Amino acid sequence: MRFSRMHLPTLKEVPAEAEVISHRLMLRAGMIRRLAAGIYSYLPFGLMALRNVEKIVRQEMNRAGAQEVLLPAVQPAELWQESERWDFYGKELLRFKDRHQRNFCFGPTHEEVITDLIRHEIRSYRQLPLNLYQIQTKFRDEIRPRFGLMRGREFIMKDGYSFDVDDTAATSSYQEMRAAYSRIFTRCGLDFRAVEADSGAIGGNFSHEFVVLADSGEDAIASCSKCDYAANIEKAQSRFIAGDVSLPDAGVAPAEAVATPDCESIAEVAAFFQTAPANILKSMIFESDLGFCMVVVPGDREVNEFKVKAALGANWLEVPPPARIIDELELPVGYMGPLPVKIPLLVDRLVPQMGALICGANRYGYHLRGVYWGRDFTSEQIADLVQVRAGEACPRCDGLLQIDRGIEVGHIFKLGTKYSEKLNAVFLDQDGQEKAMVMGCYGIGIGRTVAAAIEQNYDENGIIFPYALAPFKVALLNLDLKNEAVTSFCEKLYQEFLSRGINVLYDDRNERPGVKFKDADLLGTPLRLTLGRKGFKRGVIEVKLRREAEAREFPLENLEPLWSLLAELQADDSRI
RNA sequence: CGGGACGUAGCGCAGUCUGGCAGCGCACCUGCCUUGGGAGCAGGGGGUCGGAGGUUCAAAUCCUCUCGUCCCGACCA
Repeated sequence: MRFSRMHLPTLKEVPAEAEVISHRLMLRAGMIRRLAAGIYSYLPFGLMALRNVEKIVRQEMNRAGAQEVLLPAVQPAELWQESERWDFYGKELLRFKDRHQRNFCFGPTHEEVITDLIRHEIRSYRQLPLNLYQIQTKFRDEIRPRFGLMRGREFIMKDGYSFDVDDTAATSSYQEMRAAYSRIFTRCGLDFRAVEADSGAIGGNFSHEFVVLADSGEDAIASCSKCDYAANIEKAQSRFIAGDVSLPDAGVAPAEAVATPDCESIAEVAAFFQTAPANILKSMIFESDLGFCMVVVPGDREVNEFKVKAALGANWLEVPPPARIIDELELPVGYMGPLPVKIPLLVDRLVPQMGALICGANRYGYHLRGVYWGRDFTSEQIADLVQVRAGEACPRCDGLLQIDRGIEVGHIFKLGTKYSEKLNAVFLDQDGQEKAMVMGCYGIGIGRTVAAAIEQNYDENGIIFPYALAPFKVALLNLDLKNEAVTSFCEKLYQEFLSRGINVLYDDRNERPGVKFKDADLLGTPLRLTLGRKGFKRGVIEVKLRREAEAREFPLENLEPLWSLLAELQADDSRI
């Protein structure tokens, strides 16, 4: 492609809306433009990058035995009512009516549609397994779209669905997808982790997120330094090192109430008593489908709501607003404690080891000091309820956990028979028995993958594309358009790239060199070739890798080194 | 949904407090000049100041409503 002919509007200045690096660079590099909140147009350069991700996804999905389809984006409400998600999905589901006042939605996901399709086609176990996928625009009416393509409302997603005869077969479909996903993100040149994720209400431990490591990521993951344990922070556990339960000696004074005016937070209470937050008990109220409960953890720890939910066996869990705690439970927010409470008490497994502790007195303006687990309060519900911290012990081996931030680019899920049962997607097995198909679903955010790649590969000058994702593999900078010898050499070289099938951006614009260098850096083209009058006179062409600081020079009369360098880059790219 | 900020040329912003000619930089067009890291000079085009209503002799500026965007939080398969 000739730069002079390409619609590639690069920006020197960044639109004020852009906060994170990938969003800024994608705007500056002329990849995307915003139309409305969370809704973007893809410009040629941006679309090329998306297509590169899609190409890899297609190759690996097909290799894993999946077949591509394209399902409707607009879906009738009836299907969603049948799966009982029309009422459950909430405001994220974009709904509208057609001219006949019939209800429709714009698909945020396609379990219903694919299951409907399959139930009309599949009758026999002989037709299974089946794995279908599509790459398509989705819409989720996010409460707060942000960060450009990272959390848009309209976005391009690869979503795939597998259908199997039983749980064992479904598990192997799942494992196959897991392997395919690893190949996909490896080929995209990303540093990622496949982490165990919360599997929600559906149960089982068959959900993995693929998380690209990046400090700006919205997700936190814990991983072991020694073994391959890795989990979303929502799900991560650490090995419990049991310590002594410190009971008070016989002579130790009973708990004592202390006036603590204006001490509603752990930090304020710690400052008042001149002690560490770890010696204070954090008491929180949660509400679930099973009613209210109180959760107590050491004051320096964060409650993990997913663990609380699991410990309760609840279907949903939320933190009630303070007004409800005050009105309905008559508990003083800011001064709550477990002595005593009328609602169920959940105690973190670390609490019995705290010794003499400080907690709220259930009376405004007062805390209790010298409180002991076992003497002053107790509970049968002791569980792991806190978020893991870096440096804690791995639950699987003797390694230590580290915490990283990352961007969720893929999520695979074993669905079981949730949808097949609701939508009656059944088949006859070998014994003539009717059975529900066992399903799995597998998503990849295409645009988010591009954004994540940029988030992980950039410097102060712009994007540094992994070779596989780079829209152009080579930028050819002609610095002396008016010099006939230089230009004719560049033209010849440009044609050579084209005939070799290498995607090249030939900067033939009538611009000063500085402009061309800046744009080449911004666009993140892996290899940059520069030819000007001076180099031509010396018989050399400058060759620079975007990733490296130093440029090299190759002789004009023998470009073999150039072709082998490109072959190297390409080979490195197709590693799996 | 709660809190905060913003909306003036394609982009980045000043002007708003204290009402009185619509501004600056970049980008764009023309010409000259320049050509190894976003040059220089000269000339030029481009605005319902987000929208509606109100106050006033006079509104980008003050008041009311409204729409949109961003940030923090809550929420969320």
